[in-house]
Order: sequence, then C-alpha cells, then structure tokens
Amino acid sequence: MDSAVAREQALDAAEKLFYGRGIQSVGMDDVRGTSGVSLKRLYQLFPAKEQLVEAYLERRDERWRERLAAHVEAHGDPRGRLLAVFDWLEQWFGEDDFRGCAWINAYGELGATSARVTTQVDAHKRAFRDYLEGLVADAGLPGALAGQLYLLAEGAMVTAGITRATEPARQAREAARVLVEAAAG
Amino acid sequence: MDSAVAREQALDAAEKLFYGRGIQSVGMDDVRGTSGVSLKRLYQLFPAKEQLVEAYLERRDERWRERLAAHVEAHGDPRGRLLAVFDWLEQWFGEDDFRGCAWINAYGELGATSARVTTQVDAHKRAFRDYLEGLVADAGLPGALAGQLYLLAEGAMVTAGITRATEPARQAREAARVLVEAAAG
DNA sequence: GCAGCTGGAGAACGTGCGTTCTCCAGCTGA
DNA sequence: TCAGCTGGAGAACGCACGTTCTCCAGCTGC
Repeated sequence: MDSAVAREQALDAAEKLFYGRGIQSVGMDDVRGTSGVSLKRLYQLFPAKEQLVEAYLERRDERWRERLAAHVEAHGDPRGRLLAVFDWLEQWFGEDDFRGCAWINAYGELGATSARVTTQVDAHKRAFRDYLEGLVADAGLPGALAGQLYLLAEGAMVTAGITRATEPARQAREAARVLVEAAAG
Repeated sequence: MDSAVAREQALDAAEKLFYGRGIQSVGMDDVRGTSGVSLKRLYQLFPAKEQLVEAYLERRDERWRERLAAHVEAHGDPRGRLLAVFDWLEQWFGEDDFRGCAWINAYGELGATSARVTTQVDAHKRAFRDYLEGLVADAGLPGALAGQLYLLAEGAMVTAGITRATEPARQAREAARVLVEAAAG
C-alpha cells in the first residue's frame, strides 16, 4: 500500500474518531481498527500519537477554512460576505456529526499538556481572525469590528457545541448585522 | 478530623489542580498530596473521581456566580450593570491563575464521556444566561439582546483562555455597548 | 493495662493504553 | 526453488492511575 494513501486513511480515521469522541478516549488501536492501517505503519508515519493529533488538526484547519471561504466568496458584496460567515456557521452547526469546534475542544483536553496542540489551536484561531479582518477591510469598515465579530463567532461555536443547537449562529448573525450597521455609521 | 473540613480541603485541592492542569492529568494521588486528605477518606467522601469532579464544578459555579453578582450589583443603574458584567470578566481574565472557563475546558475534556460533567456544564451555562436575561429585563431592554450579550461573553472567555489576554473583555464590552444602544433605540 | 475501634500511609491490584517486539505469510529476484 | 525482504497481526512490555487492601499507630472505655 502506498505511503501517501495509508497516511490519508490514518488521518481520515483519526479525524472521525478524535473529533467524534474526544482525543484522549481514542486509542491508537482504535485508529488502526478504523483505518485499516497497521500499528507498525502508523508509527512509521507518525512517531507518536501527539504527532497524529497535530496532523489531524492541521489538515482539518486547511479544509475548514477552505469550506468557509468557498461559501463566503459566493456572495458578491463585501458586507454580505461578512454576514455569510454566520450563515456558514449555521450550516456547519446543523451537520449530523457536529460536536463543537475541534480546536476549542482539543485545547480543553490537551492545551495544558501539549505544546504541539497549543500551537495548532493558536494558528487556527489566528488564521480565522485574520480572515475576518480581511473581510472587514474589504468592506471598508473599521478594523475594530473584526475582533467583535470574531468574539461573536467564537461564542456561537462554543454554545452550539454545548447545546447542540444551530440557533446561536442566527443570534450571532443578528448581532453582527447590528454591529456592522453601527460601524458603517 | 471533621468530615466537613476534610471535604472542603479536598475540594480546595481539587479546584486548584483540576482548573490549573486539567482534570485528566491530575490523579487522585495528587489530590491527596495537595489536600492532605488520605485516599481512604477521599473515597469515603466521593465514591469515585467523577463525583469529585462534579462537586468541584458545582462549588465553583456557586462561587463564580456570587463573585459576578457582587461586582455587578455594586452598579446602580440597570444599563450600567449590563456592561459591568464585561468589566468583571476583564478583572477575572487578569487574575494570575486564570486558565479560561472551567466549564468550557471540562466540556472539552470530558463532555463526550461523562454525563455528570455535561450536566454541570449545562447547568452553569444556563444559569449564567438566565442571569443575563434578568439584567436585560431589569433594564427594560428586549429579551433577544440577552442571547447576543451571552455569545459575546462566551467568545471573550474562550479567546482569553487561549490567548491569555484580557483584551477580549474590552472588545466584548465595546460590542455590548453598541448592541445595548441599538436595542434601546 | 488492654481489647477494640479509627483513620492514615502507602503497598497492591487491575486495567487501559502508548509503544515496541515477535513471528510469519507472501512476494521478489536469481 | 529458495534466500531475503516487506508488511501485517497481534502479543508483549511498561507505565500511569483509579480503586482497594493491609498494616499499624494512637486513642477510647473498662
């Protein structure tokens, strides 16, 4: 079996299991069972579980931001793109396997003990925030607005994760709309 | 030693350790060492670690909400009380041992595996939200505002926990001010 | 003083799991 | 055909930790 294929299969299984059941409650043997990649191969690809977790977060980050950007870019006007972020959140929250924000969860589990995880979480959150800043700038709105929208989005993710409801996305969107209008003067 | 005293000492140690290092990375032996309460006594007071965790979250919830309320109630006018919530968050974020929201962290760690933890997190978040709803009602503002302020507060907690900065509280406060003014029409 | 109870210290037990090792089936090249 | 390599299955190892057990010092009531 090709190494690259095994790697993808391992990461597919890791993502499904880590995201769905939490990182610490999933053993390397579970990853082997779900992926069909032997333990020997797993340890060739990832020298320790921590690196597998790191790679899982990294690959998910790329895909998550691509999905968000694809949805947002479909909207023509700059101000509509800002609100489209919250529409996408609502869509995401409604997915069957939604269990909150993978990075917030990972931080709660391992932030205190794994520097690699902390780094991934920081990088992901900073990238999301930078993206919002870009959207705000494109709309010709003041930079301070980006931080406010970011907090709304984070609050919605946490709350949707705990309550398993999509409603927080709509509440956040409505608040965002008010903030955008106020900022536009 | 009195049973009630031993219980308090155990909970003091549990809170310090669980909050500071995460729940899963603290062993019952660590709790014994820090509290000075023997393992035998610990297991008489709490039949299993899960119950100790539950009691930790429950007691912290009472204290956390008391501290918040004490700070907020010091402000005379209803609208000022709403913004005082965010002032208190800033103060909390700035404490030396601040490591994010204990319930969000606990949910990330154990939400997928412990029903007792999930119940505590739900109860705490609902109580905080109810409290905000009361403040919004007292200020004669529309109920929908409460959910928005709640999301801002949650976003600030998560972000302050990850970045170890107090700034999110001020950003959230500023956004809250705009939303309150818009809602007051 | 002495039987009997209480509670502490810490050893012991069992399990889960990250990581490594052993063994072997099946392929490759001469 | 046969030595040699590859990779898989799964046993084995070591450790951490939740939980329980053993032993004993110190106290109580007669």
